[in-house]
Amino acid sequence: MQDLFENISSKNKEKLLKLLKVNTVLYTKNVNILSNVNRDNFIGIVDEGCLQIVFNDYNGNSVIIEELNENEIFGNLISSINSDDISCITKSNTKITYIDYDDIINADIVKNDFYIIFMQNLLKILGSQLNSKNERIEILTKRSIRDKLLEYFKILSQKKGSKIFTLPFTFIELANYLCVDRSAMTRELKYLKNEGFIKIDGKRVSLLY
Amino acid sequence: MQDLFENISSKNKEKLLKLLKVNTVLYTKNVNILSNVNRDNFIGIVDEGCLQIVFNDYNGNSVIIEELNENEIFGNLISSINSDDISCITKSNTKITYIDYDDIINADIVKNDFYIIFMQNLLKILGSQLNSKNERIEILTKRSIRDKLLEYFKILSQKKGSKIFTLPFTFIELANYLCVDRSAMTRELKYLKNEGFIKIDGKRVSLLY
DNA sequence: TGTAAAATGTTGCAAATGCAACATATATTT
DNA sequence: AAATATATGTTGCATTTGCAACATTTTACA
Repeated sequence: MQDLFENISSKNKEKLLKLLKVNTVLYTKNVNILSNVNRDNFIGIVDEGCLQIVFNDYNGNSVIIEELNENEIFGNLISSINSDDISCITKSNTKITYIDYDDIINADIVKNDFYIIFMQNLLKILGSQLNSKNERIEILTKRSIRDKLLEYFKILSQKKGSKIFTLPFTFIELANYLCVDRSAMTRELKYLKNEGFIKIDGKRVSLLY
Repeated sequence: MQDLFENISSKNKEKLLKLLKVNTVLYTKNVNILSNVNRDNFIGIVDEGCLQIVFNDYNGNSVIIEELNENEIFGNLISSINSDDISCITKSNTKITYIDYDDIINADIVKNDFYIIFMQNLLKILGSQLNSKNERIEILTKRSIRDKLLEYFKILSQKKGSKIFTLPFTFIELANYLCVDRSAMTRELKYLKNEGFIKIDGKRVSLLY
């Protein structure tokens, strides 16, 4: 994953952090950080840990919008999620750095020559964010549970570079990520196993094709 | 929609365009521009017209990944769509400007003071791209055809600021955008009409709630 | 370590959806 | 204006999926 401060010396990084007036917060596991997020024109960077952006449907379904790991960003500068019922849940001890958009385009900061590198890094991170959104869309465009599972497995397998990989989710979460009924998903996984397409041992999945 | 050259004087814009080595191409309607897109590390900007990014499924389903209008961008710098069977179809006479990523971070260009404004504009555009991806995801996470339709209508209605709006798609395209069967969608629209939720006249939709 | 809570697995059944095969309407082209 | 292509509307039927209600297993924690 891309680092926001790549190619910036630690000295300049310190200077930059000051100019950006960053605000770093440590959270414990299973905390809803929504209250800190509920403002506009900022980005949050997951420095350590894991954060899930979850939408709670009026039907009682919860949908995992995205799962953010180290160096991934979120926030309303970049992506305003316009729903009321979004929560951001830490999945482990998580360190998050907040930056206000106004501080990113501030006149003082612009004068430094490392600013350009910073902006280029930010650009790259946004690009990879767009990539993961596209992945998500590609999964959700599949019409059947089977195709959603296979598409998601394909992506995990490609990232790992192996036919064997570990699910980053519980099966409940996986169903919420794929937006399907959990029991129907379990059934479909059983069929995929019986038909010899996959092998599953706990969260460890092997593709047999 | 955000403009990539906002707050840059026309003189500087010309200079910038030269430094970026932009390449502007005019296409007629219903042209597949894929051949020009099939390379990495570039962005394309839709200056005029409309472009649809379409994925053709092995099931024979085609899925509208996104529809890009004036000032929207696409390309592999920013969002590598990893599938083989993507096509980019112009929906009208369309003017597209291509920029290579290498030219964006080129050492010469970086020296100009308008470069920062350019980068900030690019950042904003990427942000709004992320927004539309989020919208798309929010629609696709809905589990029923009805909820997908209503979510999409809600978004169109919000954008227009009115309960009455015009679909930018044919119904065939709408079904491909929502990733549902067209006839099943027509049926659901009929139910929504009968139950008094909506009124439809051609591509003109009114929300009655 | 024992107990409660959470996760996983299973199944019958109803509802939603996709599919196919049409009819009709509208748009485009010659 | 006729002919063709494209878009829209409809319906029966098979399949998939969601839902509910469980049993079983695993995990968390008091």
